[in-house]
Amino acid sequence: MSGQSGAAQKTAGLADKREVIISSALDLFRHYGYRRTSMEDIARAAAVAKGTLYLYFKSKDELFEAICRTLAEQVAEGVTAAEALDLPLERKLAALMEAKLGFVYRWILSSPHAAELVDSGSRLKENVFGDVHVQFQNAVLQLVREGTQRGELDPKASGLTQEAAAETLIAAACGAEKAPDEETFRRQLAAIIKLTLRGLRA
Amino acid sequence: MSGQSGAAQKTAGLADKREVIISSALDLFRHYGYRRTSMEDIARAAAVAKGTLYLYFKSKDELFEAICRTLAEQVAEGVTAAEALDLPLERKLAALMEAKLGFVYRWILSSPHAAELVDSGSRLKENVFGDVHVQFQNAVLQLVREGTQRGELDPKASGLTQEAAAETLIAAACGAEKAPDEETFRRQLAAIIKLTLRGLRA
Amino acid sequence: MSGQSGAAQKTAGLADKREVIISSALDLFRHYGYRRTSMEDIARAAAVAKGTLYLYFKSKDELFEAICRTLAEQVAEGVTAAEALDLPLERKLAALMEAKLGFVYRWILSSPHAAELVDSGSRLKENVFGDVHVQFQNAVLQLVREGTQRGELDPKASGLTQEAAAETLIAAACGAEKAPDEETFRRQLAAIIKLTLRGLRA
Amino acid sequence: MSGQSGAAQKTAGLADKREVIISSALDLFRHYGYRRTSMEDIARAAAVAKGTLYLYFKSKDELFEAICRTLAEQVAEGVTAAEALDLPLERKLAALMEAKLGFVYRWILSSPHAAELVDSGSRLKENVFGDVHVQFQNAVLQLVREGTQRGELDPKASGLTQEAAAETLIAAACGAEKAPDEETFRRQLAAIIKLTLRGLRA
DNA sequence: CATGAATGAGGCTTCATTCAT
DNA sequence: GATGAATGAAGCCTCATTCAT
Repeated sequence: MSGQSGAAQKTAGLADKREVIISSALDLFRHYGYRRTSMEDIARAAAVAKGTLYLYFKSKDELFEAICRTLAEQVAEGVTAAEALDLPLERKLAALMEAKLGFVYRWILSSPHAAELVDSGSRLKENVFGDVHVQFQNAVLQLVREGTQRGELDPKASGLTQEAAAETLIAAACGAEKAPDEETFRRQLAAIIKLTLRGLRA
Repeated sequence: MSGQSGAAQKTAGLADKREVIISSALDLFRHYGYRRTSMEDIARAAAVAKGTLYLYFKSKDELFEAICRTLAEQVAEGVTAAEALDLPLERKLAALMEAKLGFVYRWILSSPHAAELVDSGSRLKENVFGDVHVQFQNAVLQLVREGTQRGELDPKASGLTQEAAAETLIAAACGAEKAPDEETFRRQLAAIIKLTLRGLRA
Repeated sequence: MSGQSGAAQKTAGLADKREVIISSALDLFRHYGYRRTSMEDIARAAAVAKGTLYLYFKSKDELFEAICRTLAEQVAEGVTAAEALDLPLERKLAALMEAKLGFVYRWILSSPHAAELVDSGSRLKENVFGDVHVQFQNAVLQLVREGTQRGELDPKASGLTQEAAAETLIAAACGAEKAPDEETFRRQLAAIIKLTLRGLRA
Repeated sequence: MSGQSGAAQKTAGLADKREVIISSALDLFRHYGYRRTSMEDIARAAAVAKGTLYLYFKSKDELFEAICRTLAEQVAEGVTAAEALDLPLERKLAALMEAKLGFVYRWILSSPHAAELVDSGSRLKENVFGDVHVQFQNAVLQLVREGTQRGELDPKASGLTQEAAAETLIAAACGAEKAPDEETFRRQLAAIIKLTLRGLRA
């Protein structure tokens, strides 16, 4: 942003309006929930007229879906990046968890209003977040497999298959999403990972 | 109904009406969410007139709060009962978790619309579920303390205080609430408890 | 209305509200057209709140349909009454035409906005006015048949079947519906009937 | 298009754009009605930008008026041509009627949405179609006069003045405009003329 | 001239709440 | 206490029109 010329900024202004709307709406949805946020509110927050919203999104639901898609993309990028890291088991698992459950993703899914996601878009959750979730599951499963092969992990000792172990790691980590703030989230996530991994170790 | 006297029926009728409303509303809220459930719907489901709802509850929000309070009470009873059990560590922890996270509580908090709980009552969650949550936290903490004293657990080995260990156990278990069905919930809860406890064991 | 007691009036008041709305809406639709008449306008004219309209009609379209149905019923009654009359050919035909094309029916179908009927309700015209139109066609056809049998009419002399003769009588009479006012309508209708019948006479 | 010079193309292009808009809008109005046709639709159909419409027409209403004026001109030409024909009474009357009520005119006035003409322009009908209607009335009246003078017609026998006879002929013929298709229209118009003329004959 | 992004008034509908019976 | 007709604020969306480029 800093190095752009005036002309570039202007050009960006038009293209960015969509993103300004998305970002304003995301804020409002997170703070007040889908239903309590009116299109009027969003328009005011984005500093555009009500009708302008409909130039970029066919309906309130579609705006919401666009927000989710944007977030899902960011999450997918994060997960992909985490997958590429060359780290020891626990740190890599932490990186994956953080990428999937972390900041942006948790914004929407753990916000008090995230449940409305399913409300408005019906099977939206599946459609929008399904892909990245599968990618994430596979990555964790892969980690468990490698750890088991290396003899670092021993799921059977806890009576779990490799698949069940991965599922349990994920489920437990999800508990951190209830944390009230970013810091608590990170601390709990780390502790959960440490404990569950310890439980899986050979 | 058959054996009751007329007076009893009347009394019961009046007392029951409040509960009929609560129970009808709970069903609807769980199925359709707070916002999508109209007072009209509730009245119809409870077989009373719309105006009657306002004889028992000052507003829709207050009705919702009453529902939550009812649920919180049930959970508190379950937790208290679990606390009284004399069981080995893991089984007692499982009983506590089940009581707190289980059936009814999960019905509302993990239903697709449970997040609206916070929506309508704002700080309702704190107010209504705060007490039982504290009770629950203390019960788990107590369990950790006992386990540590007995030498069964060793939080320090994982770099955790007893308080942090209890917090982590709870957080991890909460992840099971995302399970799509009762059975999955129980299986995941059990696995999470097993793994985290194993991680805490001396 | 005149002989009713106060209580009866009160009772009627509730039942009548539907009719007050219909009648207010009919006036507005006729004067300003379907689209230019807002539900707000109708509510104001009927002296009720906007929401009240929706207690009686599910939507604006349904209100419009109800109006049409009301009118169609009135027309059907008029046609049935005209059919029962024992009059000479021309006067009976005039009575039929007047019943079908006359006052109320013309209000809606020839009002500058009647065409919107088809607009809003799609195939509403067929559904709502179809029955009475068929009844009317049959009545005219019957008249032509009787006249022909009695030797009073001779469609063949004009190269028309009895059916075509009836169709033409109706079509020609419809031209009167364009009249700007009631009086002109009646005068033109009478003249058209006289001329076309004369043209059919033996 | 191919043989035109660049200059001519440009000139034609500019002049044509107005007509392209009118013709595109006419199509849309006829198919979907005035209100259901948005300026956006018209712009798209005419392959110009929305703003361009306002370079040629001050408003949607004015565009509509321009369309009507165009149609009225075409009708006037047709009536004038029919007036010049040297034909026997019935055929000339038929030609006049066809010119006035026929193809283009009926397109707009009998289309399901033609009534909206009055809607948007209020007294537009009078203003735009008034002149040609007077011309038409005079032409028919002239025909009646000539026929009466020649002894071919005898309005008085039906109790009509010459003026009333002309008015009735026109009114009756208008009934054909309700015909659902071109063919029915022509058949009904012919039958109506035949019958009414027969009724006027000496 | 031409464009099309932006505007904002206005329309339909829902629903929590009230109140006369 | 019980009723349910009535209310009216508030929400989503459309579209004729404008104006900076």
